[in-house]
Amino acid sequence: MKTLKYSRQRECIKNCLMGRRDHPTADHIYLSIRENDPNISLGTVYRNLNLLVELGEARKLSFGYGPDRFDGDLTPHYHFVCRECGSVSDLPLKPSDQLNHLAQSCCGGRIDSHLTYFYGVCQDCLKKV
Amino acid sequence: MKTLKYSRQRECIKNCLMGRRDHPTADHIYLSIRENDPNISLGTVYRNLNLLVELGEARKLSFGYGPDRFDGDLTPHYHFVCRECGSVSDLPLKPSDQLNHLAQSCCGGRIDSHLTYFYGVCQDCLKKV
DNA sequence: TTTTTAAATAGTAACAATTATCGTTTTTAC
DNA sequence: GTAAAAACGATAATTGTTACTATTTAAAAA
Repeated sequence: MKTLKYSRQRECIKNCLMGRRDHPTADHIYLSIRENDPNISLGTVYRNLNLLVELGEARKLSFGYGPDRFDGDLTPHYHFVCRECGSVSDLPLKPSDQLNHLAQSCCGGRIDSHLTYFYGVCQDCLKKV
Repeated sequence: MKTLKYSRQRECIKNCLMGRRDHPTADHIYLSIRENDPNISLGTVYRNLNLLVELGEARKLSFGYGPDRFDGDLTPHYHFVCRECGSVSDLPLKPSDQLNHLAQSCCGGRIDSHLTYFYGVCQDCLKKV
């Protein structure tokens, strides 16, 4: 089996992700890390972000457009996506297990999670219009 | 302003989408239509599917992997995604406006919709394992 | 320590999904 | 019918992401 080995780059990627609340894309993280480590490769960023997601140390967020985003905050919460500027922010709402059960009751298979994105216009963009 | 003109292809694409309940990808629709109209172009399918979504006559579904899927059923409902086979099915659950209001109350911006995907293992895949 | 191993890397090529371009065809208004 | 513009098919380009490969690095064994 494959055993994990320490890597300075992975450490750095994880720290970068944990240190921000803006749900960065792989490229955001790549650019940020490159300021101190100009030789890091975008492939390394993708590889490690996906690894962190597999290990359950990060979450991946996908919307219908643009690149995937990553979230280092593991506490269960929902997300809000601004249709104007594309920003993604956290909503301090606890995802309800009850909703899973409700869905379970009208679905032949087994449901174990759900993912909800709220869409609208963020505070900043409301001001602009 | 741009006025819409009739197109046989768009009609066909819309009919194809409305006629199925499996949330097809652009390529699924392309392949299906090509049986009767071998000259249709994949670009035309993409262009018209996106147009239909813009016009509010179809919905686009995006998950973290694989191509986007389309849904011609406009009645509000949720979706269930099987993590084993990737199939997408409808859940006869009415999305609650209340959830939008709840989210609204803890968000600076304006929320007008939400999108929920349930994840799990479908009936067919449960049998196989 | 050195040696050995396997994991991880950087750099780059390849890939999948989608969009843009462009010359031609089709729709529709006059 | 004629003309304007919308839509087409074919294909090139773009975007986001993954795969490949030779090299470097971490950690276990000698």
